Amino acid sequence: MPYQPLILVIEDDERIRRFIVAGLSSQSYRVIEADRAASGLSLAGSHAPDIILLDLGLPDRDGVEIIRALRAWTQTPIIVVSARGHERSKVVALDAGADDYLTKPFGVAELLARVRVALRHLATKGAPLPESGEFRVGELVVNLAERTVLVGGEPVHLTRTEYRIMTILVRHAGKVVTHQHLLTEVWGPGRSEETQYVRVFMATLRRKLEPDPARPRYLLTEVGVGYRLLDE
Amino acid sequence: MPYQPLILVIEDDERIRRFIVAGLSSQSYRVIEADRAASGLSLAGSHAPDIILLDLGLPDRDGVEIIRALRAWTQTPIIVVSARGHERSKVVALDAGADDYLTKPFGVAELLARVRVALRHLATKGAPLPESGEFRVGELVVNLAERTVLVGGEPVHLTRTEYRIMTILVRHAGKVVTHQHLLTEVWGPGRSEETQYVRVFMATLRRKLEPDPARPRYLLTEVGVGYRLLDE
DNA sequence: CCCGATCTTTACGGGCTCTTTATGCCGCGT
DNA sequence: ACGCGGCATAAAGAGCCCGTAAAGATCGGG
Repeated sequence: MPYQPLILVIEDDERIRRFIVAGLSSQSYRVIEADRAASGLSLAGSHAPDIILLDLGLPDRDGVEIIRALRAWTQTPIIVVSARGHERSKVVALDAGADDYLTKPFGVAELLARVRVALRHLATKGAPLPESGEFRVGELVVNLAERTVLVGGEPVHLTRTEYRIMTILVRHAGKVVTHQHLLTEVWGPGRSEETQYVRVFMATLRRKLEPDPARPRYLLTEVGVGYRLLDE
Repeated sequence: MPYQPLILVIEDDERIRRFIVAGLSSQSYRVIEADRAASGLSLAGSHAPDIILLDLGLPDRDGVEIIRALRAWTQTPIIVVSARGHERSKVVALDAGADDYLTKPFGVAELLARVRVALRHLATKGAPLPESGEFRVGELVVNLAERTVLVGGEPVHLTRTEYRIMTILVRHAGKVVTHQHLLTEVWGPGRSEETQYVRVFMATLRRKLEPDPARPRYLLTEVGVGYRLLDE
């Protein structure tokens, strides 16, 4: 099940709030609601929503102040929803740190589109998952996202072809990769006879990655078939 | 002398274009203009503006198509300026990749405020350190929010293209950035063969940022692949 | 319109990488 | 013991990629 973004709606007018929440829920976003600035700020802190929809006309605190209070500690996108359409309010809110400003009345389709924009920004901004695309065996670490290879924590420089071969072995870790497969994958079709290429590069890989290149621990030979990267 | 963002205005109605350009220039933004989709896309590729203001009602091409054509290769913020206020147009444009949508008539103050929002996004986009917006490695400090680069505490002047390359490297700090990626991101599509451009600019960057340009400590070469900014 | 800054383009030397050849090893079957 | 097939390693030459300089083109500010 995919991750469903959490959206905080701070709006005192119950009719409008229901209208907004209904629209968001129909897209299966998760929603939390507040009808006052105080509870809204509290929820923002405790639930760390992905997006905040904020009405500027709350009874207990000025809207711009709320934006500033939020921006003091979070970068979460803030979409302002306001009855006041004066240009002055828009400028002040946007400069205070709001990311968008919708004037009532507005359609739910537009609201949802602007929510998607905010989510898009969030996606390109957030740090990617750190553990993704990392392979480990013994002292050896291959990070496909960064294109780095470490041995005992020290980075090892691999040439283009060496790295290419490593990626193939990593993707098939634990399984045998045939000479054929490596040759066509790296050198394209038509060179599938040159098994010597593979031997040469496996030798350099072992020299760079193995503690004792003559007695490989990770890059294993499968005689008559191909090679295998040990997967623990 | 602070860096002045470059803004591309694509708008066929001369009166409105002058109105917009006047507003932007008054904030000492640098502005380039186009009155057709064709010239607009061309300028986007050749000048790599920081923000694009796009009128949807151009005579030579559909507005949404223009957005898609831009989004095929760049993440530059696009603010749509349109006479059509129908919700349907807004949703389509925003979903095609636009970041904001203003309906005419609009005030210049609001336009400027929304430009500032886009610039803010630009500064924090993809930054590995969202809090400070600052990247550090050794004596090198890159501040994306302020557009400053320091070496040993001393500010270093980078040209527009040099800085652009630095921002890309910073956003991918630790990872390899391919020639391809740098070329399309900086020079637009269609120049992805000119790897020499990249080499020339990496040389100047190293001359400006490295203690010993011949033996790079931060701006590392990945032969046959691209470059990597050391991340520690 | 001029001048300086910046970008584009060309040229070239040097180093890295890949390819290719050569040699020796090991295991196995005869 | 010998030959053979498959494998490992070294080493050298060729070619490609990279770094750097510098000239020409273009941009932009005054």
